[in-house]
Amino acid sequence: MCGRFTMHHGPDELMARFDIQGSLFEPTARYNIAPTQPVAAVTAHGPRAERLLEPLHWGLVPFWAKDTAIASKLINARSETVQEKPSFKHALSRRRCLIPADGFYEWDRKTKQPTHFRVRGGELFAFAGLYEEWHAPDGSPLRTCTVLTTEANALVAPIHERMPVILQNPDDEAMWLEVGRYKPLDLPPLFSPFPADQMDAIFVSKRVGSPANDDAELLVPVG
DNA sequence: CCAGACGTTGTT
DNA sequence: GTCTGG
DNA sequence: CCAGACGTTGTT
DNA sequence: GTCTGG
Repeated sequence: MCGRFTMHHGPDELMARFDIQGSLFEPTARYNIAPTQPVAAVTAHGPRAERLLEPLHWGLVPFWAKDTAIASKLINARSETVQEKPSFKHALSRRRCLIPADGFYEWDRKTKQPTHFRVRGGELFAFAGLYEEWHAPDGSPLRTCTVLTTEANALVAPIHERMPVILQNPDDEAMWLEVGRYKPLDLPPLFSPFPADQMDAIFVSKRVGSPANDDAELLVPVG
């Protein structure tokens, strides 16, 4: 699955890599992004699908939810079943987003040893994400998101059975964002696990366990 | 019809 | 053990 | 995902 | 809002 990730590339690289036209905030380098925190997300708007960088809180709150308690349970959506789940159905057809990242963490369930996985070369990539806008009783809006998951590839599998859906190239990213053109039934081809032979893995410090730790030292290899 | 859930992961 | 918060 | 809390009443 | 279970 995906319950923690990194995004330390700068705003300029981010804007260029994903062809983003506008921004609602300046993301800072992050080495330990945890559920409930704001993440940098790319959403598309209008007939020309103009791309906007905006902060979304990680943990989906469907628009019909009574309160936000459901958020921490909806940090991931299984790509195999996302189309049939009431919590995700609406967002899958209308509100898809890219969640830029440069790595993600998985924990060995027996030893608790955390591993950082990244695309070889440290490149930026995007998770397939969904988002929603929820309104509090007083009318104030809350924009939230979730990360799709798929089966683990051969690199991740020894650590964990699941991994995030990583879109494999800019064409796939465009397809994911074009909600008007591509419907839920067109999307499963995008859900294949990212190729293991294009990724690297390193063991990292158990300090990553606490979301309060968020510094570049977390990416220094250990063991 | 209404009431109640709506999720994933991992562990047993 | 289970839930909440980050 | 992990870390950390896990409760009520009444009083300040 | 929408689906499932009773």
